[in-house]
Amino acid sequence: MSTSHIPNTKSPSLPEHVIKALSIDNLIFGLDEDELKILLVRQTDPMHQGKWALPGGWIRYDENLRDAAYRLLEELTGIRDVYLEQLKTFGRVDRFPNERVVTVAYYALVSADNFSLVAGQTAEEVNWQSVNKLPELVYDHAEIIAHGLTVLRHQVCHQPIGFNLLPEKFTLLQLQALYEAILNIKLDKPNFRRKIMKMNLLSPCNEKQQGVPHRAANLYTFDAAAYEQLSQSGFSFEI
Amino acid sequence: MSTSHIPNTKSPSLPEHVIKALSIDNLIFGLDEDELKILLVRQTDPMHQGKWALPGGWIRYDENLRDAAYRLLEELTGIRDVYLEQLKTFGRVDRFPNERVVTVAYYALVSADNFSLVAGQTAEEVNWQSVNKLPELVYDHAEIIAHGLTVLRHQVCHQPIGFNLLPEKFTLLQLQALYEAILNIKLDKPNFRRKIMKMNLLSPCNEKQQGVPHRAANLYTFDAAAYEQLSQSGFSFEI
DNA sequence: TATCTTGTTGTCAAAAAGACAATAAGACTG
DNA sequence: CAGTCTTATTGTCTTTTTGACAACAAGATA
Repeated sequence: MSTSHIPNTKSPSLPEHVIKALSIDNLIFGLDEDELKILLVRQTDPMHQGKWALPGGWIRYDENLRDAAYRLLEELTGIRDVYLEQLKTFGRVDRFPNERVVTVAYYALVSADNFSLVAGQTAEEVNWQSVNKLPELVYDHAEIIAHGLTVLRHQVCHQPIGFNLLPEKFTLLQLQALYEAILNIKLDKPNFRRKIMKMNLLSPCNEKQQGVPHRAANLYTFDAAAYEQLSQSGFSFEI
Repeated sequence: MSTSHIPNTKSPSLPEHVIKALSIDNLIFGLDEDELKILLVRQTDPMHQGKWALPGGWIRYDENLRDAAYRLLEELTGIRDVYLEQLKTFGRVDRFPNERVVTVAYYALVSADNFSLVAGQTAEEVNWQSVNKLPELVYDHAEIIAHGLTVLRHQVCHQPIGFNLLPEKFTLLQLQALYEAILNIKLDKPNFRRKIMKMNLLSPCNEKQQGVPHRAANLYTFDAAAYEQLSQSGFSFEI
């Protein structure tokens, strides 16, 4: 939660078209030169006293949860076109001051340098901060981030979220290098290629990479539709 | 959601001490004689027109989410002492009639015959129903159950949670029947035996089952200590 | 042309998974 | 007690997957 509105019927600052007591918070993890970072905002709201927060806010009455997450993320940080997945809902009675506010957390894993940050709305500052040295955070956001990290580190092996860290079109070696970096292991190139290709999740672009001082590799895109279809018929991604 | 209260400020039937627009629903999966079932309730509320629902209801202002889930489960079904894990939050704009209601779903996997069901509060009937032939359900509860099944079936393949449903000492065929029921598939007896035994997670009791009208099978126990040790050295459970 | 780098395909043996036959141990029947 | 029924357990064979690594291809560069 990161708006300055208090979900209180006595507060005139709360727009009538949002759901009181229910908010969204986004955890955007970004890999930036081998360091895992998370996107944080600082509020104009003086009640936060300079603390940092996850980019989030209120859900509108006529808005699906994920739509609200996308809207808030773009409004506050300028980031769009990332795939947000629901993480967990946090609702400890005393997590928010004075009022009872439950928040639905969404998360994404992206390549930090692919996005230009534009602080908007109630956010006066936005930037990437290393998950290893986080600043002081509002409410229970530190707890939410800790949980998000646990889930992220587990999920990266069982779901193709690593693809989000690559450009739209990528080579098989880029994909392999990514998993080698995340999992901190060495993989066999031919065998990795075979394993990935047999999943039928990559579509060849029929293009080659440009400007490399050696034979250019074929470019592929991740076929999200194929993944949806396969995972619904029992397929499970494993690296 | 399964109470008769409509979260509408115009409705005098909504107690003031609950959070409007936010509810809990519990998915209690139970294994009953090798069949996977789910606990459903039927409401006294005539607006449901005899449809079945997940046991759930409103969250109180001064109540943590999981506490609300435990309270509602006991109030409506008499079940207590199960471990509830948060599944997901469902908030589609039109999932609930007339009003916007977001629901937080919790789930558990239990042995169905360990519990006696007592319909209470707004529930006029409670029972276990096979997940393979569900009755007509209120709101988006069919969707919630479908998601819960997906998560359950994924979890059960990657973590040895299924062992909790068996008695302390069990036969390999009991274990196999359990996985066949949850995954809704048929497994080959010799191959299943080999796969399980190679994990070194079962300790033979050097006892045989009693009172069966055929050759008695050997009994085994799940070696939790061995599992801890193996999983810390990189082993990952897979069925 | 030679050679360097990376891409891509091929090969082969070991391991695992899957299908199914065969045998074993009891209990029950006539 | 022989025969038969049911499930337990072991064995065997084939197919698939994995892992290690050789071989060749395509450009770029010297």
